[in-house]
Amino acid sequence: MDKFTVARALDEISRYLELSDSNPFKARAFERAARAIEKLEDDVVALVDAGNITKVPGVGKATGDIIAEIVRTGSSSYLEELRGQYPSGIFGMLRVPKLGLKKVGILFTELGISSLDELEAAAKSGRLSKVKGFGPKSAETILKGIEWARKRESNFLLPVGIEVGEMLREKLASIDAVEDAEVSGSVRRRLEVIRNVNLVVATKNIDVVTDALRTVVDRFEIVDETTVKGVARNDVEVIFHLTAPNEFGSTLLRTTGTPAFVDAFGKIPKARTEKDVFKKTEIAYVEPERRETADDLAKKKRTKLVELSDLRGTFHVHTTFSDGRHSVLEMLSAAHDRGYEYVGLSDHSKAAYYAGGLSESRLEEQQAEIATQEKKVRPMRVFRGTEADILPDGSIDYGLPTLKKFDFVVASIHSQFQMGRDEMTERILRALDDPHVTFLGHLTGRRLLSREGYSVDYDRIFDRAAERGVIIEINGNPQRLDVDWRYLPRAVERGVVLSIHPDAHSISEYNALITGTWVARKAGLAAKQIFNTRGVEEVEEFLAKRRASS
DNA sequence: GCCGTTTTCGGCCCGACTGTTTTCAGTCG
Repeated sequence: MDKFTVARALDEISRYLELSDSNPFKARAFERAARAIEKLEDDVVALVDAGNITKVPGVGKATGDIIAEIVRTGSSSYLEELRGQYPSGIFGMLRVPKLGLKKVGILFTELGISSLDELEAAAKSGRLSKVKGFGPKSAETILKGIEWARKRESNFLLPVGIEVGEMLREKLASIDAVEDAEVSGSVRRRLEVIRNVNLVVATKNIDVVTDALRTVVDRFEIVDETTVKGVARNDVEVIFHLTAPNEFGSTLLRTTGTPAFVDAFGKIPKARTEKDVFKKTEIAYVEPERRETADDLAKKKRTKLVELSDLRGTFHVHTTFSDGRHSVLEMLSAAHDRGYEYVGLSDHSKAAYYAGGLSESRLEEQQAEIATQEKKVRPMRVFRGTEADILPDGSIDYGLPTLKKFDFVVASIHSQFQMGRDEMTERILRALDDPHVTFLGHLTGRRLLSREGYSVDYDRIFDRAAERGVIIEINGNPQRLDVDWRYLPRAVERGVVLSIHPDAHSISEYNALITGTWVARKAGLAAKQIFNTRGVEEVEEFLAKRRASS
């Protein structure tokens, strides 16, 4: 039993409580307890055994009993009871924007609605507008929201595609007649949002393999002699391209690139490997990430793309001091274990209340903790930073004496998203003018498949960043992948330096450095254009110089 | 439900926005 399982159960209780009309603070109390458990440094089971669980701030008698029950039996009878009161899948309605737990709860109690279909019917029939708090405008917004939610149902973030692809490759490996299998399509191109997972399967016996695929996916369907479709878990569409082993490379090439790339490539000769296809056609190899367009095919020289192993350190890492799930030491140790020469911790600034932003006094505590823990991860260098809010007027959260305490500042927007393009651009430009700002964090604030970013004038921002020497972050969080790779070449043209950051809120989120690197590769970037491919001395010198001039 | 105390009851993290109100509740960050 680990603390995250306990926290998840408490979160679920909290969500059910918010659905019902009881005291909203009760729901909050469970949520607070969940966060407290998540951030525990001690083992939750040990705490329960020692009778010390209620000593955790935010955990009282009632919650303590629930936690103890979960630890002992693996489940909570209170949670089971709550689950029994609502249809499963009721939280699916949360996918509709502007619908939160309160409204979902009201809709269920008043109209018995618990699914998108029922919601749609109620909105169309006018039944919805009869409920207190829902006017005609609500029905309209909800119908639009349902359409929006449905459209996104068939799209997935890249990591989902990677996982499904890996799982299918493993399954295929256990089929005797399969000689080779490889993921192609948008997943292989590392596109940030994918619609399906393509796999090329090499076999001498297409009929046998086709038949075997019936058990590998749901909704099995034969499209044509060499193409089979189906659906994997998570409802991801899967397309198998069956091919003879001596054409494996050709099919891989044909099904990896976009039509624009494949068309421009011209005639694809038969070959066992993809490398052989390139060799036979005397075309220099194009990395899969670069096969969105035909641009590279036309180029004489290929850029050597940055690789994950080129990264020698990172910035933009959160800890339990703000909204991270692991402690300073845990985050430092994880970076150390990954072999990084340096890591920059940056918890939220005080304006970000909702994310547990650090007041000046909490900041002092955090820096003291860093001073204690950094000794344990030597010789890795630990930089002290902050992810400071860019306030609506473009000024940076924290006053002058505080800003001087940092080795680096990631400046990001976390409020007033709906600002118009011009106003938003001015806001960011003003932030770039602040000499304390080292990095510009997640440029557009987008959340893939859930929220559009704010609109900005990229060119003006890139110009100013270049002029002021501010590094622009490539936020590698798979939900963000912000800046979009399509705009990065324009930054590079202007001499803007970029840096790949994980925006990690837990140890596992250091993996965002992988997705972040893919973004840089898709943009055609080389290691030298990425700040955190530099060694620790060079980085230290850069930060020191910048501090001195601010 | 939790917490803290001017200690067993009243408050609980903030602010903008929107649609629904006629003074506010819910959502979102």
